Amino acid sequence: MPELPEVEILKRELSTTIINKIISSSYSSNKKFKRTIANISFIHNSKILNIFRRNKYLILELSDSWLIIHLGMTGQLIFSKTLVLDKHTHFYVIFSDGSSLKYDDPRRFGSVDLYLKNEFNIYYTIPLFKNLGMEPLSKDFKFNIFTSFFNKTKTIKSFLMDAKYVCGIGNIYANEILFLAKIHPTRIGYKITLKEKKILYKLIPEVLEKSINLGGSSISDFVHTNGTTGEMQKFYNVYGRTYLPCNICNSKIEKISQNGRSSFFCPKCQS
DNA sequence: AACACGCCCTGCGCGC
DNA sequence: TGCGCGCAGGGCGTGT
Repeated sequence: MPELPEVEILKRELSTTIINKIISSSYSSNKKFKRTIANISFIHNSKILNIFRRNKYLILELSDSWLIIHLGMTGQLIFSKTLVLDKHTHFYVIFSDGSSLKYDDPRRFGSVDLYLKNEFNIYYTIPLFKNLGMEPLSKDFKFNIFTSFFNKTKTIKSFLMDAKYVCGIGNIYANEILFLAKIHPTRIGYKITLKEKKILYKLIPEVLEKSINLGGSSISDFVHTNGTTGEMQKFYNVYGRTYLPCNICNSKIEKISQNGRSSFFCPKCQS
């Protein structure tokens, strides 16, 4: 479900709704997850101090710990005055004022991790964040570093989707960025020209920010913390548009499989 | 070492 | 209507 824009939206919303709230109780399911919470009793009486995003992870800074949430494909985070449990609610906290935050995830591809602050430095020692690359919306997104990554045999699409280079780009935005850059998804990285690298460098933050401004992409699962949907999906040029006419040249959009994921492209516009 | 692939799950839409 | 199949915004572990 979520790529960078969607997680960023959740971060911004939760920053206005749950900061300074005190957790009075919490629950986590015993269902099999990638990673489970070792001991949630730590977070009772904790205060929500701050909220961050790194890659597609949402980070809640609590009094003594970091609560790190990944939404996988189908995760949802819902904030409400009154808690309504879903069949797939795997985690929730109730705040001292009675409001609540719950995590629903039918496929359970997501994760909820807890790290103690006195044992882990958020960006340097938490394993999840050790091998991450640049944040494309930050000042650390530098052109010279970006270009240095291209001496690879990887295809441009798998490069864009690999968080150890640039964080937060998933299948939808990789496809959309490559369409706008007029680059075919199977092109090999070292064959990307300097001019194309400049275009990609400019487009990556542009596309992600456009999505944030439109409330993210809601194809089937993504909702805001209040349950509303985003609008970015209305502006797709290629994702999910197999056989539909290209918005630029009217050619039929094609779909292929790359690294087990679908790639969509215009055979005429992208080369 | 760097890459490709299968797999983890549930739910949905499609064709028969 | 009902079933089985393929497919889905991610990422990890395994094998080459």
